[in-house]
Amino acid sequence: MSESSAAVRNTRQRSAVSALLGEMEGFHSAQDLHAMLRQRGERVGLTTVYRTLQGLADAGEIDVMRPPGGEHLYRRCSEGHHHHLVCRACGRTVEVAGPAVESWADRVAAQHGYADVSHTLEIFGTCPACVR
Amino acid sequence: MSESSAAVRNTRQRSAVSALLGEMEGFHSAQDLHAMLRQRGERVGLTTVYRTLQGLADAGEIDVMRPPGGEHLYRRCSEGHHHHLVCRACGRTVEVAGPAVESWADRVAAQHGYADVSHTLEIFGTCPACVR
DNA sequence: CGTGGCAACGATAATGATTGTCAAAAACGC
DNA sequence: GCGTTTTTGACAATCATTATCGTTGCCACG
Repeated sequence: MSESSAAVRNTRQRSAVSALLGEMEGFHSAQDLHAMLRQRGERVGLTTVYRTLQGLADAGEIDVMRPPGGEHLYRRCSEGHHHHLVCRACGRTVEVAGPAVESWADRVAAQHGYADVSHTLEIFGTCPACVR
Repeated sequence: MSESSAAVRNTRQRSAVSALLGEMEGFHSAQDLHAMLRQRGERVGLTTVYRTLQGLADAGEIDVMRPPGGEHLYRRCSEGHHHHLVCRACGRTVEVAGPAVESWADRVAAQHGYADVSHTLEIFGTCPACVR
């Protein structure tokens, strides 16, 4: 039990989940992803999918969204901090960056003496295709 | 059967929930509120608490927050649209208004052709008292 | 004041996503 | 290769929320 704590091992399952996320567009639930892996013939347990997704989320490699409705949705996103504009009807998602919002949030929090600030922001709407 | 569709009836339970929310500070889960009503001797079913809270939320009279962790939290808030700055440690909450954010969200959504726009924003941090 | 329709209530069961458990399997360092 | 340690994965447990459905109480009208 040295202090090396390498910890993260490279397993087939982890690669499979990561690879799948790399190909997917849009958000998908853990159970969705699990079903897709199964269809591909990958042998992965649901528990492992959840664990892997949590790990990736902690590492900042994927984004998590909690839409009203209960399921957590995961997506591989561009690296930096950003937010999402999601269509209520079809789920089409656009990544949006809002530096002004970031700084506003930090400023507001600082004014109230809050430290170690983070925030979540989701925008919902109906996309052009679904409006008609 | 006129077109009035009054619909909303004035019941003891609805008043109790609304009154309780009026006295409470901060956010509370549906189950919390239900337990409190029970302690007071009010005879209210858990189902009704959920229904009432949803109704109030739809009517815009209370705010709903979905913190990471699963429970929905409800709170009576000031009327207009606003957001919350929440302490991770003690839960202390500050209401913040950000007109700039609202217009930014609308603008971004409009740029992408999205209609009927809404958004959710929560800011998390550690409040001054908990920093020490 | 009495009555009937209809929405609200509420106990219980159902749902369904997520998390915990723990023995067995696989991966990494040597 | 070998041992150790992490990881896996099937299953059960948890737990908030939602659906169900017979009963109750509100409200309006006669």
